[in-house]
Amino acid sequence: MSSDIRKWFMKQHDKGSGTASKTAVPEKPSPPSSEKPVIRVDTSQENSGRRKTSKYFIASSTKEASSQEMVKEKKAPIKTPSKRKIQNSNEETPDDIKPTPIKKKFHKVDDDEDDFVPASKEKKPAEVKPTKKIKSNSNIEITRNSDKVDDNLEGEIDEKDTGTPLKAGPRDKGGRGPVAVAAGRGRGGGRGGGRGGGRGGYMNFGERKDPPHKGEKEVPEGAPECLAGLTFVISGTLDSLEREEAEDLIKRHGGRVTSAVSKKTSFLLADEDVGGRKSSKAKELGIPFLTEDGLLDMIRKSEPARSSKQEEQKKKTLERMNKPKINISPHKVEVKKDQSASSGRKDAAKSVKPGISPDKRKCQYGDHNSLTWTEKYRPKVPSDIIGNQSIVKQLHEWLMHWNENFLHSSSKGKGKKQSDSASKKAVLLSGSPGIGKSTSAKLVSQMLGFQAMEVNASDSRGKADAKIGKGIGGNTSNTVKELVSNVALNSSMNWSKHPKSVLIMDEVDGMSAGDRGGVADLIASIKVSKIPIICICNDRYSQKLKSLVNYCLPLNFRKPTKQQMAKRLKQITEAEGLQVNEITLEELAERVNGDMRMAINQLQYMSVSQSVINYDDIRQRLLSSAKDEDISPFTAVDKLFGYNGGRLRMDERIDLSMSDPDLVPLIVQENYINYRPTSIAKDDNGVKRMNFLARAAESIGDGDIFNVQIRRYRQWQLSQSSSFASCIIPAALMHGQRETLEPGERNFNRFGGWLGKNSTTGKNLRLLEDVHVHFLASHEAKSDRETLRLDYFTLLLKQLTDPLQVMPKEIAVQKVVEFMDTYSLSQEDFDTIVELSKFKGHPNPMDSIPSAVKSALTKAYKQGSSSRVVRAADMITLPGLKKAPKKRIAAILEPVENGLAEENGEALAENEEEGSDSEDDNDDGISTENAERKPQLDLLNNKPKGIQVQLDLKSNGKSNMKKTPASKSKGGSQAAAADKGSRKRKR
DNA sequence: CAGCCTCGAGTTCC
DNA sequence: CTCGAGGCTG
Repeated sequence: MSSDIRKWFMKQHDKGSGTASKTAVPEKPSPPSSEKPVIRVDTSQENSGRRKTSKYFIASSTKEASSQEMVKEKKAPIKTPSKRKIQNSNEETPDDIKPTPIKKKFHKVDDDEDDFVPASKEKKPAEVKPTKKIKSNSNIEITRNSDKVDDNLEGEIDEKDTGTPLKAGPRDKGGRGPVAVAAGRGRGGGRGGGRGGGRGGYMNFGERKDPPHKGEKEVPEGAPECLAGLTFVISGTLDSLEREEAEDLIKRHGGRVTSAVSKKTSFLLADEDVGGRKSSKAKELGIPFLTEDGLLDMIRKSEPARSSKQEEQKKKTLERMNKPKINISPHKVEVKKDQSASSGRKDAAKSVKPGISPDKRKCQYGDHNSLTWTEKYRPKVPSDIIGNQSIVKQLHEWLMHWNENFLHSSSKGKGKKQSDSASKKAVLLSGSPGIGKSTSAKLVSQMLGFQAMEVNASDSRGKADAKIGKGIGGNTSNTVKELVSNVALNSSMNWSKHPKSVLIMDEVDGMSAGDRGGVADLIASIKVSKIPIICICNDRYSQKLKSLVNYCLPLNFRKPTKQQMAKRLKQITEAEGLQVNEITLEELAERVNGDMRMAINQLQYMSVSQSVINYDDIRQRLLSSAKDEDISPFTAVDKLFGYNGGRLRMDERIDLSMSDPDLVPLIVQENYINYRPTSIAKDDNGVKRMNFLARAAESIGDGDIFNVQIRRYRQWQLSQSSSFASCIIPAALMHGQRETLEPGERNFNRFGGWLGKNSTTGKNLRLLEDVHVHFLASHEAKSDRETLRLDYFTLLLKQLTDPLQVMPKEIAVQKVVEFMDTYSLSQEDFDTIVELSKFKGHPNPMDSIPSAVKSALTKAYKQGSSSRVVRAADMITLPGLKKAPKKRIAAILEPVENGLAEENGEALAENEEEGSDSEDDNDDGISTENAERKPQLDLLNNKPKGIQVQLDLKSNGKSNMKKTPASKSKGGSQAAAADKGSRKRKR
């Protein structure tokens, strides 16, 4: 760290302090909500002075010899919020605050800075801090410019600035990225930073950056409720806290954090003026800005004594929360039922509210503690279900109209049903677990007077059983069958009429775990069923259920919002006499991922040991259970690249990418091009995107290098770097909305192309080998496989398809068949040739051929096949293998009757030979048959046959041989000789 | 009590 | 950006 810069900075700082007096700091940290403190109100240009830096960064800046001019150039807008803040606190805040800024900074300063740290400690904090700032500033401008592409506040100045130090820019960027990452994850970052720095800065995440002073500030402990009633919106990068940390902090102190700025927002928490929507909107709405330091101060100040006002407010809110009593009391149900079923639940709740007294509630719930809360507070009426009311309504409607739609019209109205796609015969409820799918199904059917037959499909496995037939009881699936079909039979009988039944199939996706049979069976049941069927599954897009959704009315349950859940949880906790903060409940709701059941269980569990639950309890308890969902490589990539990909924490990203370290990179590599990065907000000509793409590609390439090191030299410790380079960085760069690059492409992550290609390569090789063998067997040419593919295929394709396109059908077909026979190509070979000759942009020659011609060709070839004798190595069976049954051969021979009259010319001579061979091998019956057909056979086989084989074209693989090896070997040489002769003739 | 407004969360997949 | 939920007001 060069001392002149430091000196310069001091000077600079003194200058700056004069201008900084504009901002005001609130006297009180957390004022009552009525008068919002203006922590920082400035919309002026100086906002653009950013305080984005880190110690690493500084080091790099000096190393990089960022020029003095550059620094100087930047000095004008140096003032940064935090600096002002500190100064202000010096002037205006009591002493107890002062130490913190000092302390917070130098926890882990680099070694080379240590020498001056103690000295500066004695000075005013303001003087210390800027040291960093100045440098950072010079860098920041550069960094930011590329980091924050959509920053419209970024003025011409910035443009110019970046322009000048062109060389420094990218490097800084690069240096910064890895470092930031490393800092975020803990240790081991330094070296990575060096490398990344050298690599041209692909590590720019294009999204939230790490706080410059991460972990350097001491997080204060304030009064638990000191932020109650305040709503915060976090924007941009804070000084020392990760966004999550800040959120946590606020929530722990009773504050609320939302994602969007609205009128309810109390503060916009931002350390810098990110020129984004949030801050502009905040300005519009007059919402005060709050820096991180401001927030910390607020919390700190609250500690000694909470302001009475807050208490009051808190109490008020508590009271407010108390008022809406439990919705679930039987009372309410009654009332609810009185009203028409369709009436909204809002009014019902409202009308009931006053009627319920606390005591009532108590005796309602207090009596039997044996019941688990999940049971106790299970919704009793459909409208009790949290969230998804519209879905419940749809379900209700569907069920209500089911009978008229399907039962009445069952005799006449099948057509109507099919035409009316809206009325499917079944519904498919989908959504993550615990959000009330089965509850809704049950409640709705109960409410409509249906008798619910609940079947958990996962324990009724076995399609075989289902096949046994209807009416065999004992097994669930059979019961289902019985139920469905019996009702069908008895639809007019009393049993099914009066207590209407509904079948609820739970966990449909579990049902078909092994095979698709379960679902197929279910579909069959749906088709037949005379009772409504409600299917429930967890994810609708599972492959297994693909066929099912066609028959179902899909209803997608969403996670209830955390507010909704918190509300209900609040009721429960109150009923149970549990003291829980509302924010805490929201957090709980979030942590359990919308799973009401789990939330309640957790609550009950915690209630055993404590009667007051606060934020940290939830945090600790549920921290580990955060990820329980198993993720496939696909979902992992989805998440990484999703529009929310930027919000993932680094460890989450690593978890995702490590979920399948082999597959995820492949999928990433296959799909990253398809994403339109959100970080390039407005990208007029796509240049930025291209840049990002290039960087992503480069990173993927690096990942490959890592991978080689890992695999070849067993450097397993590199695996994290590998997944970093090959997954996380590309994802960080490119995450955004997926778009299709070609019309008609499914907008879905493709499977890793490599694997697919690998397997198609294998397959194609096999196919090619088949062709090759046949080709060689024709003795028309001897080439190796590659030559065949490269030199012959084009011609073969031409020969095979051109006639079909230009010549009259009959002749063409005949010609092609002839050609195929000449080269002893089977029809599969034909397909292979067409397939392997396909190239993008080249028209498939088969496309222009009328299907009539195609079928004629097939037919002709098949006809020929019965008599065709193909000599091919893959046609030979070993003696041990059984011969084809006679019947089959007969059948094959059968249709030969009327084909190929024309071809007859040449090969008579060989026929004798062939015939005799065949006869030798075959049973008598066949031989006679063969003998009868001989003339035709001859016509077909204009080549001499060494190995003579009846080829069943339809099933080449299992085609039956009628040839012993002996005869083959004997015939082989003959065939070769004769073949040549005939060929020549033919040509 | 019904419609409008505002807030907040979610956003794909045939 | 769009949709649902909830709250407010005429």
